[in-house]
Amino acid sequence: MLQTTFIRDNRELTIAGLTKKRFANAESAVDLILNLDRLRRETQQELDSILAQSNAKAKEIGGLMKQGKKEEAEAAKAETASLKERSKALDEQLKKIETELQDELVKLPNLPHESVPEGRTADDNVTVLEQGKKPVLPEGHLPHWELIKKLDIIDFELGNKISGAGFPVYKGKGARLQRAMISFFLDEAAKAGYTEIQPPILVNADSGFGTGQLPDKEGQMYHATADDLYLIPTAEVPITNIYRDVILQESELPARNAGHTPCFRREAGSWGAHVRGLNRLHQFDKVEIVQIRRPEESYAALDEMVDHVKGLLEKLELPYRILRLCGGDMGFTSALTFDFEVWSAAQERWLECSSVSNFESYQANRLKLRYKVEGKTQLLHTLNGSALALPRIVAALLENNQQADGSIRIPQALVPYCGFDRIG
RNA sequence: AGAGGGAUGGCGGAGUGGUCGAACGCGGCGGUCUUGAAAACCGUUGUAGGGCAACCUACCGGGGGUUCGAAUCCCUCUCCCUCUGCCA
Repeated sequence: MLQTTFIRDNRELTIAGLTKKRFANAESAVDLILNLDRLRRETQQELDSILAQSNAKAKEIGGLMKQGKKEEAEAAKAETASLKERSKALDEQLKKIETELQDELVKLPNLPHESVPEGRTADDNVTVLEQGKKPVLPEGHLPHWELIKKLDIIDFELGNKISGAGFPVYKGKGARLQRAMISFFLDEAAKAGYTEIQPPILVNADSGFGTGQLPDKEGQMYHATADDLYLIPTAEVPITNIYRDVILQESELPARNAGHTPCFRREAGSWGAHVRGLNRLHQFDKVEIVQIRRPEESYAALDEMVDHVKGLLEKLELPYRILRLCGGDMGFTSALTFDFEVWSAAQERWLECSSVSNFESYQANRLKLRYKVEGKTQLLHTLNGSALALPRIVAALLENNQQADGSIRIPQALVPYCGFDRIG
């Protein structure tokens, strides 16, 4: 959530930023907020002065009672009636205005960083790096959804029976490969200074709001209505919400946390031709890295996180590219996002496998995540990134590493974790 | 799930209708003392909104009510603890 004080002082900048993010009617939305903000302050000033008068009267009455001047006290009491009536009306008005202001404010996405390219769709994203050699596949190579069936390592039909579409069952070496990758990613994160976290995977609405999934993406999350809890779409939600309503000491910064969780996404209405096999699932595993940083160092932290993800893909020997997302394709809460895409050799497509973002103070303002600097409290910056999401990595690994004999070669870095160097 | 008890500032813990944003202790910060440190002593130490400022306002788990006035009384919700039951 943007800060009203910022919008107040930077009207033009806000409108320009929103427009870059392809937010419709930026100008009228901003002016509506500015009007509500002015009204809020006026109303509060009036209410405060009425309350100050009431308080003074109450003290006066208290003093008179103590001195036993009953009649004078009763007379003073009579004078409070109109003040009370007025303050009650103003209070209701103020609450209404505040609610309205909050509702409007929450609709505004984060403003993009100046380095974010103009653009509307994924086609306008800018490739900043392409790394690794695309493999030449052997004769008779298969897409991953055929490979997993042939090798009997991931079973969609079984998942379909147990749960439904998009909930695969990992079996044998398929399950072991999953576990190996999770361990590998967590170990790499630990080496990079991240503290390992095992968070809850059901969260309350306050947490959903804190990181920005609510109210914007309500329909994308599974909702356990009996207890009003949401299944997390990413570990970002519980891990970042550790810091909700927190004022950190300087000594606690920077904070680096990493965690593995299953992630649940309803993906309502996003199923099509390109979502076969592991390309899109309702449940998948992911290791997420999260940082809490001082504002002035958050972009250095973003680079650090990008380097970390690069390192993972290189150790997995997978060709990848990095995109700087354009204004129109970025997430609602992000100020700058780099997407990582891994090359899927049989599909001959790039698959998104990580998204690394700086949210600046947008989430922190919702979370009330601050720190003390020279005696003053100030909002911190939050960042997160996938390191990495498993299914598309598995898809690429299976396809890219398939051998002429139909077996799959496991990259060196994973062999100690798997306990085998090939599947099939 | 049933019965009872509880929720106060960074922590512990007073406060049962008026000058309480809240005693006291611990911790933190600043200072005196000291070669330095400790101890001792003195001072200071919550968050948010508004105002150029003096300052005003709100907040004692959340919400609502009674009252001129609520941390204190009433209602309600949430959470925690103890005992009983159940359970991985």
